[in-house]
Amino acid sequence: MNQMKKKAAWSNEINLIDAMRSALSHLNKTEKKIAQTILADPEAATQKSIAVLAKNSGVSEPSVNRFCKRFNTKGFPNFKLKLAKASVSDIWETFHPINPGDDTGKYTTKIINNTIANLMAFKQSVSYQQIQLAVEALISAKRIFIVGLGASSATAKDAECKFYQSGLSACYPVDLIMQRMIASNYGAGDLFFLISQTGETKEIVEVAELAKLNNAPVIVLAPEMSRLARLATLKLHIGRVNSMDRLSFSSQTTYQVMLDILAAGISVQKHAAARILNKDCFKDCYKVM
Amino acid sequence: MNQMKKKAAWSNEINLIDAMRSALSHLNKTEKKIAQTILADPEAATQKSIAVLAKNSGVSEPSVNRFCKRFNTKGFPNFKLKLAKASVSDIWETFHPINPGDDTGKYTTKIINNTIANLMAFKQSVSYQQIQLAVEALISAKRIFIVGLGASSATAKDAECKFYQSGLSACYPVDLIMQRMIASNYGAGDLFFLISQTGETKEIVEVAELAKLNNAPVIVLAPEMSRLARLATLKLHIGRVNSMDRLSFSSQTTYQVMLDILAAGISVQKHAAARILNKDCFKDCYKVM
DNA sequence: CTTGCTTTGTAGGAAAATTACAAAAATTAT
DNA sequence: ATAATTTTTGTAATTTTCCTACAAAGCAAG
Repeated sequence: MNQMKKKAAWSNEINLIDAMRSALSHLNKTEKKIAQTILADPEAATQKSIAVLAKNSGVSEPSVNRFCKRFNTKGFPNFKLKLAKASVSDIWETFHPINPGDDTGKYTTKIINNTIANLMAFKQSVSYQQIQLAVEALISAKRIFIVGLGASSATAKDAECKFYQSGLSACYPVDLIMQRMIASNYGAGDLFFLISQTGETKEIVEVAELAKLNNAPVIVLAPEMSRLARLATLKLHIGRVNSMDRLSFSSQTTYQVMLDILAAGISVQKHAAARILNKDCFKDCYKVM
Repeated sequence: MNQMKKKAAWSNEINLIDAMRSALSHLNKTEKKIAQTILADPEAATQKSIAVLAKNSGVSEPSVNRFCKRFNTKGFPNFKLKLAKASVSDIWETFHPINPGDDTGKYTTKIINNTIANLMAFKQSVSYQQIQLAVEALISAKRIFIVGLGASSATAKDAECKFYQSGLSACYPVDLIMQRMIASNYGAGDLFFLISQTGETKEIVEVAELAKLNNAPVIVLAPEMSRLARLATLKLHIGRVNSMDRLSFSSQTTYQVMLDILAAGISVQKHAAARILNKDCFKDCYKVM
């Protein structure tokens, strides 16, 4: 019967900037004015006083204060604090496309930021269980055959190298015909590790099909819903990646990090820590002058 | 003759928490009390008022205010703001070693975090000018020869692929003898792009020497002070990377991002935006079933 | 011990933020 | 349409927070 009623809050989320963006359409006139002023330059908003922000937005001070409280903050100073935090992590959460007019500094930071953003997203979506299963499968395989075509050939080479370094018997046949020969003739005990950015390339799908005919387990590193992924015994995917255009190869970087994780898992799992953790264990491979 | 003298500031750095940690030993009694209170829980400090923080530290309010100004902030509120930002990014600035006892979730997040940390450091230390010069050199080269051995062979393959995609004439000879043949016989107008994690491997240093004999420009992607880097016409280095042990291949990931940056730079520079920015420009390469 | 300099604290004043309340706008019912 | 009610917004005063001027205490050199 008494004043138990309370205005609904616009967000409980982590990132205040995101919360404001998504609430924008549901806000009323005054609130929208404030939100737009802040979103135009969140960084700058953190430096302003409530009076200045109110003036900039064309509203009164208490309106700003009420606005803050509606976003689950104690008041204006607390709001600014959360906004500052959000403006830091926001850099990593929005994708910055590269424009033809960008100068060196601009496209450099954009690419690094985009890569970090993708890694953050990857961290959210990664399945520990699938990694665990992949690590176990890789360790117990007699031989591992790696296939990757086009841009993924570098990733495949990388995988071969990392599996070697973890003490596994890995092989990356470069030649397409070789790949088919292997896929048709090896089976029980062996494992195929197929890498594709698209998961739709005809030739690699064929390799997967051949391998399945011979009952060889197939680990696939490809987009989740792709043709190749559907053929997999075990799917490893890296979630949604920002932009696949030719100027941001970030998904490839994320694949590489996935390989790092698998290599680490293999080493940890094999309890071969003493041997593998030692940074000098491969020193004999490199002749220094 | 007048009050032109000013107390030396403790930092101009980006991360306030780091700055406080490193300044700690040089601070006097009162300042140290304040720093310790804040560092004990930076997150909590951002919520306190100057009065509370002063009381917690056992000092007076103006001492706290002066402390803030000595760290290049406008005052206490501004200090708290920067502190809040620092407490967000601080997570990525410490290196997490992988232990043999780590479970799947642990080593997975550690590797991702370490990679992100390295990329953040890279962003700080990267030289735009060197990238600019490298991009120009790559574009104007008649032919580009890429060499990388061991773990860097995957990076070399990656470079080859990315340069191709940017429309450059790149070649990565896998065979060591081939590499020497090319290095001895090509010179003016050509360019060598050498990649090495250590920068000390004998065989790649030899390639660099041969190339220099023929007056071919040599771009080197290797640690700054390495033997290989010293032979370079143009050095590209990625700054200090956390840990080179066998379980964190993060420097390789950073190299790959460097290649992404160069590829982007080439595309932007060539004003070939219309062709390269188009995500479908390579679709004919991939046959989809 | 005194002088001069640096560091720290006290107290008052300025700025910023919040609250209470009143006016205006919007909504609903008559 | 218009009055009543609710919601929203702004004004003004209060409270909190922060900063500055100045004085006291601590310290070092003469």
